[in-house]
This record gives sequence, C-alpha cells and structure tokens, in this order.
Amino acid sequence: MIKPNELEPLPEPGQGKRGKDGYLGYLLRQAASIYRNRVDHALRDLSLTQPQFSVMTMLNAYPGHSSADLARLALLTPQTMSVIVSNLIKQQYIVRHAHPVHGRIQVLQLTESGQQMLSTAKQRVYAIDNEMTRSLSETDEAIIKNWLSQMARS
Amino acid sequence: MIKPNELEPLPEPGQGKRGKDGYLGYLLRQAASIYRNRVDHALRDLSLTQPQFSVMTMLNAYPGHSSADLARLALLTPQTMSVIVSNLIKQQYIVRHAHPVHGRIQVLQLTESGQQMLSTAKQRVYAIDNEMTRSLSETDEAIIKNWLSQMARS
DNA sequence: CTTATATCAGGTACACTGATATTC
DNA sequence: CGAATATCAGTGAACCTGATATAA
Repeated sequence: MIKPNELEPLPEPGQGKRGKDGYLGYLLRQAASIYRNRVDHALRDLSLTQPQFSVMTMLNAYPGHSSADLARLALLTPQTMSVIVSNLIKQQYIVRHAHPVHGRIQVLQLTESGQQMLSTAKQRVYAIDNEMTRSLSETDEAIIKNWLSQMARS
Repeated sequence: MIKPNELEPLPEPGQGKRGKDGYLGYLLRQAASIYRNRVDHALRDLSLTQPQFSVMTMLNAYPGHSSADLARLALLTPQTMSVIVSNLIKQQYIVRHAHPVHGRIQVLQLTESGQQMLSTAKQRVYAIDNEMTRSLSETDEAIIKNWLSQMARS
C-alpha cells in the first residue's frame, strides 16, 4: 500500500537524472490536474463542470459570440463546444439569439441566473487561485504568469 | 468570426482590473489545456491517451504496484483507475500478476511492448517539453518548477 | 463553388457513485 | 468485525470523426 507522499514528484529513478527536459511537462500536468480536482470539487454541488465554468467565463468577458467562436478560443472542435453549450442551455445559464446580420450564426449570452451562478462559482475558484499564489513573491508570480501566458499564446 | 489571437489572455474587461487573484488559475488551466492538446495530438496515432501515458510513466518509475496504488497517486478513484488499467491491459502494454504475499492484490507491470511504446511516446512528449522550456533562463525555470512541485505536493 | 456555421449520429476514454465479493 | 482491494453496473460530461443542411 502506497501513501501518495511516499513517492511524489516522480524523478524517474532507474533512468538517470533528467535535469531539464521532460520534467516540467510532468509537473505542469500534475499541478493542473490537482488544480482541476480542486475546482471540480468546489463546483460539484453547483452542478457545474470546469469546462462549463470556463465557457461561462469566456462568454462573460466577451459576450455575444457564437459557439464556433468559443470552440476556436478553447481550441476544441465545434462539435465538442456544441455539447458543452447545449448542457449550459439545458441548465438555462446561457441563451441563443439569432445574429442581427448573419442568418446562420447563433449568438450566445449569459442569462440572469447564469451570471449569478458564474459569480458564485468565481468566488470559489478565485479562493483556490489565491491559495495557489499565497507563497509567491511578486517577482516570482510575474515570471510564472509570463511563462504561462506565453504558452497560452503559442 | 474570431481568430484566437484577437482576444487571448482574457483580462476580463468589464470587471475592473484583477491583478493578482483568479488570473493565475485561468492561465494554468489554459496552459495545461494547450499542453494536453499537444500531447494528445502527438500520441494520437499511437492510440495512446494522456492518462494512459501518465499511468505507464508511473508504472515504469515505480514498477510492481497495484491499481489502487496508482489511483492514490493520480488522485483518482479506484474505479476510474481500473478502467484506464483495463484499457492498457487490452492493448497488452501492462500485465497483472498475483501479489506474492497478499492474495487479493494484483500487481501491475509494463510488458515488453509496453516499454517500447512508452519509450516512443516519451520521445514525443519530451520534445514538447523541451519546446516549452526553450525560452526560459535557468533561474526562471527553477522558480517555475519549484512552484509547480509545491502545488503538486499540497 | 467555396467557406463558415450549426447540428445530427456514432463512438470512446474518462470520471463519478453505488454495490458486491474477497482478503487481511 | 473493519479496512483494503478489485470489480460489476450505471451515469454523465467531454472529446473525437464523419456526414449533412444552410447561409454568406
């Protein structure tokens, strides 16, 4: 029986030290997975998943965009985004409207209850975020943010 | 129609500046999602998923452990890990053996072809990792690694 | 005709809960 | 008995590919 702490950061014992490469991706995956676990857990009783929260956040920041727009933003296929959007519509957190000019595009918007839900969810998620940065100095945080957003842009 | 670069890091325009909190988690999610996308794409023609790769990596570093052990390590339920393990057994990348002492535990091990597959997959994943760190100085990389592993430990 | 949007159909891996049998 | 392991069953969100209809 293994307790998690017994073998954490997984330095790959039998393979010789690998100082730089490979290691950072593993850590990123691990950290993101733990972050995701916490977010999922914090949103569970709201019946909100992390991708749903993410879509609502995007829609709040950039209202009036379509499912295809969101798919591009999140680097997902239109079909996948369509499922997430459908689930949000089912929960009545967002609504579809016909595009004023373009006859085919369905423009999305947060509903009243969607905004309330997002606000509640944000409080919990931001609490987790704050916990994450608590031990960081200003400069270190800037370095990390810089690196992460550089990755996100590429 | 939106091109991704038009509205990237998502500074949440209508809400006032939020300098520290909330932002880092969003970036972490975004970066991890992009990293995951790349890894998935790199492994797709190997018919290997990222969780499967992760489990094989764990098993390679710490051979002879059980599905329950891996579940604890990856912070997943035993049932979830059981599914991932089953899929790997179906592909004949790992095998089950009875525990020498404990009659109930099924000890897991990479097969020959599992090791070959892992080796191939690692090359691709590590190439992505190297790409990620290319722009970083030694000290910045250390800061980031430090932060990530601190998160993974907590 | 080509491109973009939306959506239907089908499939799979992954994640959960709940229940059960077995073993220590 | 309780605790840990494994596994059955069912559910659901999320991802994919492929095909189709419609609008610019």
